[in-house]
Amino acid sequence: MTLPDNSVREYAPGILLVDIAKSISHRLAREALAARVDGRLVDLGSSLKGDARVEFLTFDDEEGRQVYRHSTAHVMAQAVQRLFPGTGLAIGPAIADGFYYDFEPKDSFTPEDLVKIEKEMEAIIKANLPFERTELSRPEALAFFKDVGQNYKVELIEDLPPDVPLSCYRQGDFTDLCMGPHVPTTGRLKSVKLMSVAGAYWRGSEKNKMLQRIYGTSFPKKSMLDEHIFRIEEAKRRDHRKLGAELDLFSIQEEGPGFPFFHPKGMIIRNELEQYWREEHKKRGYQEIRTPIILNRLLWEQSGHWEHYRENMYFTTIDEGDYAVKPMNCPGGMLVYKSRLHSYRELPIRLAELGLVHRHELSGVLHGLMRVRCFTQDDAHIFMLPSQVKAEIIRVIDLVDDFYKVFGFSYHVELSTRPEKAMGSQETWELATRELKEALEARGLDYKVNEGDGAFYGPKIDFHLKDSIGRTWQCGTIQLDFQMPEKFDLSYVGEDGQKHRPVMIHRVVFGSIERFMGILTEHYAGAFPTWLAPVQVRVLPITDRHAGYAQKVVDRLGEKGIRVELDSRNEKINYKIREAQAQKIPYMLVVGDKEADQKAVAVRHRAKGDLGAIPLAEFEEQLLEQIREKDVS
RNA sequence: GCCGAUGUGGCUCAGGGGUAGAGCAGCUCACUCGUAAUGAGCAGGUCGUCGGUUCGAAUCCGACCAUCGGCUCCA
Repeated sequence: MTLPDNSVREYAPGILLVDIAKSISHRLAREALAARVDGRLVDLGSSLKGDARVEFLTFDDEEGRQVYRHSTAHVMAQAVQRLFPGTGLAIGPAIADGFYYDFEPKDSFTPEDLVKIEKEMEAIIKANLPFERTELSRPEALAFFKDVGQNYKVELIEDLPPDVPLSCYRQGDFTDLCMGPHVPTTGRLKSVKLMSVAGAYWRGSEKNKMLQRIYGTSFPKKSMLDEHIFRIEEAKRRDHRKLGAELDLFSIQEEGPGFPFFHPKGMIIRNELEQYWREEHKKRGYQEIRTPIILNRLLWEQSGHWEHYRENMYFTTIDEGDYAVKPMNCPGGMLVYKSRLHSYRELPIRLAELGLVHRHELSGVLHGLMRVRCFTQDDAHIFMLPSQVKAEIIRVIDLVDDFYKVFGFSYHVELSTRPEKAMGSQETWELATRELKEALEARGLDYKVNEGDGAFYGPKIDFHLKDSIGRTWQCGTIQLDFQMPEKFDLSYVGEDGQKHRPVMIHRVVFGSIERFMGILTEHYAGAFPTWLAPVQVRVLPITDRHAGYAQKVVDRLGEKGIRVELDSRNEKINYKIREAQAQKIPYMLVVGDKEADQKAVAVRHRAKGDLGAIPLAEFEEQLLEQIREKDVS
């Protein structure tokens, strides 16, 4: 057999993989969970028949982790069967950070049940039961699962192609349909934690019965589990809904579920973002427009939204006419383009719009600013000659790149291609997809392809940014749209004096300002960089005696456009600092006798702590520079 | 929309068939203080909404609303 490092070892035919692992090293024997033999994942208990490339998988390998978690899911199913006999079993795969199993219990699981199940799992792990694989024929498998009354398993088997070999895994008193592989024994599982119960539709379709899904995770070391739990806590600590309330940025009230209210401090961040956005777009040849929120039903019929998007739209009646509240900005943009004749000399025309759209989202999906029923897209529709497409896409990619860098995000790109039910000809799609690819390649960007994930009207490039705790969010997108120019009969007058159809792209950079603010809040854990911070400086006089000088400092900084506050309350300096820190204000200026005498300020930075006293003029200069540069530190 | 959980002063939470409690925040007063909580006092709630059971409901029951965790969908 050949190992990944290309070293070759000889064994008697039929040797078990476990024994090979043992012969290589104790450590490998202890850590190996499964193996890959000639590209196929197998149990360590399987034997080697002839020459093969063998790779042992541990928890450090993605597949190794999946085997580990998947085995844990089986143990959970076994525990559930023991405690709640007769519970239906659906599926139980490994997922990114753990695993789940979908059950059909007689009664819903309670949090207390989870504790019991976890206990039972520990007992199963302690018993160190071997996972035993058996291969069986389709009729045998059907007979077995019918016999034990596991109808979901029967359904799964019936849906499998008839020629695939079926396998089951048994540990102790529990057998489950499974491709495998699994860890050798239940004792290999160490730290297990059940996280939550939730409803989940059988096969993910809301038309099907809702099952009970238990989420859990497992690690080979307690310390790794603790670290995982700590990461979850960290995400909670950064939750923009919690920070949004604490920092008084926004609120969502019962009177408007999914319709956020922006408070003064939230508006400062929002306006800073929009101001930056406007500057950058102006520099890059965009013109800003604003289109109405309510438009006649006929427009939505023309655009196809009436047909394709109606269930997400809000409607109203004006003078007995039917109107809709816009869920997208494009139709409005089309009308602006069409409002007069265009020459090929004008193209590309870049019409940008910070457009407020409303969408009826299901009540159960609303989530702070991340998932709302009205939001502002930083939209733009670019109308071009076919020959301009590639260069224009590169310009948009550059724009997105510049934006994300300012916030300290790294990102990756995905290209989505033609979906099953798409409009337009195969050739147009191929051409468009090629243009997007060429633009990405010209720009030297790596990208992942999502086959069939494009919009029905065209392929798209999506930007997935990565926040400071490693989560990814889809924000920017560039979509080539062949439908709208067609449906709205857009045209420009070409060199030949004839009418031609322009090409259109639709793009956003932030995506939604609301969601982007939510992401920023979590990314920075509420400590916004100075240029965005609602309050940039708070001046803290030590005693009443220093209030006069403190006020002068506030006035002077305020005149320079710095957002500055005075905390003249009759409190100790420690108390004032504590509050300013809690509000994550970038700079606290402590002023007492010394500072007043020397026209200085004692600077405390929220993260760097006490930086000592410097002349006020010097502080002001440094601060303005930092704001101008949009310094993220 | 569906499954499950939750809903008590601005916030965090206790209590629980006999009519509501703490800490923090707020206000007032005293202290005049040098880098993360000075002390004292005061005020603040139709216990999510509506209905039912009961002599009596914040407490038990039901419906609805909202929130949280998921599913599905998505910027």
